[in-house]
Amino acid sequence: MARANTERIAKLSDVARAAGVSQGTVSNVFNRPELVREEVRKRVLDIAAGLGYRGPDPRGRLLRAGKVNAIGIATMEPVSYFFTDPYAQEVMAGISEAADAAGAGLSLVSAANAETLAWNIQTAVVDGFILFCIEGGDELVRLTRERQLPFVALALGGDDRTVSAIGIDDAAGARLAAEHLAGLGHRRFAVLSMELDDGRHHGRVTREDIAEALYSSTRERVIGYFEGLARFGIDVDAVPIFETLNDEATVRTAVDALFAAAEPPTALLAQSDRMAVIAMRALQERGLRIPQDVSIVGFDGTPEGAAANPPLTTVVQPMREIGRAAVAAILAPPDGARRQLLPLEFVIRGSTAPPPTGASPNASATSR
Amino acid sequence: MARANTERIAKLSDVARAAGVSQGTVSNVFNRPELVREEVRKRVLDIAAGLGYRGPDPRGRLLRAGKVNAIGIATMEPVSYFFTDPYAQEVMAGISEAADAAGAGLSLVSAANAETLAWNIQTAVVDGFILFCIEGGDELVRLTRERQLPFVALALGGDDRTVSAIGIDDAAGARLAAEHLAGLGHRRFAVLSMELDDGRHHGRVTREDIAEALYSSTRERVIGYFEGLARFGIDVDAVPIFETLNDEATVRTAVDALFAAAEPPTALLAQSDRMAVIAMRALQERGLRIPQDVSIVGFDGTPEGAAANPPLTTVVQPMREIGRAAVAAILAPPDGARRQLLPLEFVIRGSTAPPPTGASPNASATSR
DNA sequence: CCTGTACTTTGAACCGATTCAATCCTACGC
DNA sequence: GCGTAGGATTGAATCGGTTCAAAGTACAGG
Repeated sequence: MARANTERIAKLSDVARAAGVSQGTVSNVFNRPELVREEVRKRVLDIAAGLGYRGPDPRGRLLRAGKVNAIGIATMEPVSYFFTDPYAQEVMAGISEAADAAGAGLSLVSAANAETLAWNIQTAVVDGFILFCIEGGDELVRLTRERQLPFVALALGGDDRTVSAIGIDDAAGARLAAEHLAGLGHRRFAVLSMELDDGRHHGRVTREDIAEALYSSTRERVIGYFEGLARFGIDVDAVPIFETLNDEATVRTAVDALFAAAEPPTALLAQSDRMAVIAMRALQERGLRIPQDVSIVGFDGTPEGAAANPPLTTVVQPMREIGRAAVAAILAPPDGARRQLLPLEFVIRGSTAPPPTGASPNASATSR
Repeated sequence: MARANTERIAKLSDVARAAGVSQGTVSNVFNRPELVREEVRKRVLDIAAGLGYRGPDPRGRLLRAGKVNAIGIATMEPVSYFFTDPYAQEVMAGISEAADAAGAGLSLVSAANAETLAWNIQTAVVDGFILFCIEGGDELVRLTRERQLPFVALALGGDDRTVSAIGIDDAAGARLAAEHLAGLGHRRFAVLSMELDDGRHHGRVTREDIAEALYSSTRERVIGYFEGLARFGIDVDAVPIFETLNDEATVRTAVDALFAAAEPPTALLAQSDRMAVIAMRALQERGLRIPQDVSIVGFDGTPEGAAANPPLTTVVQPMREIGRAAVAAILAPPDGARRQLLPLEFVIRGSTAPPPTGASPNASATSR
C-alpha cells in the first residue's frame, strides 16, 4: 500500500530471474518469439506482465543495435521555424513523406543559442542529419561534421566540394525573374533581399555589401537579378536593394522607404514568396494595384504565394523533391560528397504585368 | 593508405588507454572539464583528436543518464500532417517554442500503418509523448500507455479520467458559432463536418450517425451547433450535415450537393477553418458572394482563415497555448491524470452577415 | 615533522539490452 | 542400446558511457 516511489520499473534481467530463465531467452521472447518454446514463452510473458514489464527499453537496445532509424533535421533558426515558414513547411512535407515511406523517424534539432545547438547536435540520437542552412550554414556544417554521421546540407552556398548538398541554381532562377519583368517593359526596379549575414546590415544595402554577403542564396539571387536586368540594358547600379528579415516589420519598412521616393519602382524583385506576399499587402494598403501599378515576383513557390491575391508570379523550387532527395541521401549515403542541383521552374501568375503607361517620365528609354 | 573499413571509430576507453588515464577522467574532460587539471585535459584532448574521437557517443550516455531531453509527438496521421495542416502547424509552433525554451528536442512519431506505429512508439527515445488525437485517439492512447512514460493527449474526446488531456470545450465553441449566425437572422443552415470515424461514412450523414460518431470533436461540435440553433427555434432535424475529409475534393463535393438543392442554405457551419476556406473558394467560383449571399463560420482560428478573402469569422482555439501547456505537462508531469480545458474565443470577421433579404420565401418565420 | 584541507584521479559498478558460440535435451534411425 | 541431428537454452561478452566513493597529492599552517 505504501506506494514507495523507490519501485523502479522492472527490467529484462528482473524478468529473467523471476521466470528462472536466462536473459537471452527473455530477449528472444520479445524479439524473436519463434525461437522460444511455446510453453516457456507464455510463462515469461505472464511473469513479465505481472512485473509490469512492457518490453525492452529502447535505450538498451540502441546501444547494442547501432541503427537508430531516425533522421535529425537541424537549423540555426528557432525550432518553430519548421512550422511557421512556408518554405520550410514544404520541404519538411517532402522529407516526412520520404521518411515515412522508409519507416524512419524525424528529430528536430535546433536551439536558441549556438552553444546549446552544438550540444543538441552532439547528443541527438539519429543516423544522420539534414541541415537547413538558411542562416549560418557554414557554422552548422562545422558543428555537424564533428558528429561524424552522414549529413546533407540544404540551401548551402559556397562551393565546398567536401560536403554533400542539395539545392537549386539561385542565380539562374533570379535571372528568369528579372528577364520576365524587364521583358514586360519595366525599367524601374527594386530588390527585396533576405539577410546578408548575421544581422549586421539593415534596410538599404549597397552592391558591395551584397558582394560580400555571407549567405550565398541572398548573394546569388541578387547576382542573377542583375545579370538578367543587364541583358536589357538596365543600369543595375541604380537599382535599390533593401535587406529584410523576411518578416512583416522589415518588409514594410522597406516598402515604405521605396515608395516614399520621388520615382518609386514599377517592379519588385522579392527573394522569397513570403516577402512578396507581405509587400503586396503593404502596397495594396497604400492604394496601389497589383499588377496594374506595381508588378512583383517572388521566389520559392510556396502555397502561400499561389493563394495570395493576386496569385504570385514566382520562381518555384521543387521543395518536396528537395526534401525527398535529402532523405535518400541520408538513408543511402553516397560514397563521396555530392552536390545536386534540382531544376526550378518559372511560373507566371497574376502579380506581374506591363508597367503603367506614362509611368516613366524620365526613364532612360532604352529601346523596346 | 589501405583504407580498411574495419577501422572502427575510437571510443572513450580507447582514448583513456592511449592517454594513460582512467575512463572516468576522459569522461570528465568532456563533460566537466573544470574538474580536470589543465595539463591533463590538454593531453587527453590532443590524444582524442589524434584518434579521431569527437566526444562521447550519445547512446552510451543515454543509458546511464536516464533523461533523454526530447519529447515525442505522435499521431496516426502521416508525418506530413504536422507540416501541412494549419491547425497542427500552429499547435506545433507553440510546442516548439516551449520545447526550445526548455532546451528539449522534438521527435516526430507516426507511421503509415498501425503496426509500424506501435513499434515506433515503443522504440522512440523520448521522455514523454504528446498525442495528436485527431483520429484514432483511443488506439493511440492505448499504444502509448504501454510505454509507461508521461503523456498528454490533445483533442482527445471521451471522458476517460485516467488520461491527461488538454483541449477546448468543442460544444461551447460550436454553440457560439451557431448563435452568431442565427442571431444575424439566418434560418437555413448546413453543417460541414469533419470525419466521424475511420472513413466508414461519406457525404451526407444523419443525426444518428453523428450521435454514434467515434471522433468526439466532430460529435461535440455538431451537438453544440444544434444546441445553439435550437435556442432560436430552428428545426435542427432539417439541417443537412455533410461529412468531409477536410480536403479540397470532399468539401467541394459537399458544397456542390448543398447548392444544387432548391433551397440552398444561407449559412454554413464549418468544423474547421480549412474547410471553410475551401468552401468559400468553391462558393465564389459559383458566383456567390460572401457574406452577402452566403455566410460562413469556421473553427480553429488558423492564420489561413484570417488571411482568407474575406477574412473568416471563426471560433478560435488558443493553439499556441495548447502546445505550450502540453510541453509543460510532459516536462513536469502532474501527479495524477489531469484534464485541462483552455478558453476559446469567438472572432467575428468578414465572412458573416445577415442573410440576403427575401431569400427565405418559405422560411418557418420564427419570430425575431 | 605532522595534520588538515582542497584538489585530482582512479576503479569498478552500473545502465538495459543483444548476440552467439557452446551446451543441453529429445527424439529418431539403425 | 547407441550415435546424432537439430531445436531450445544458457553464459558471458559487449555496446559506450557515467558516477561516486575512495585513494592520491600538494601545500599551508601549527
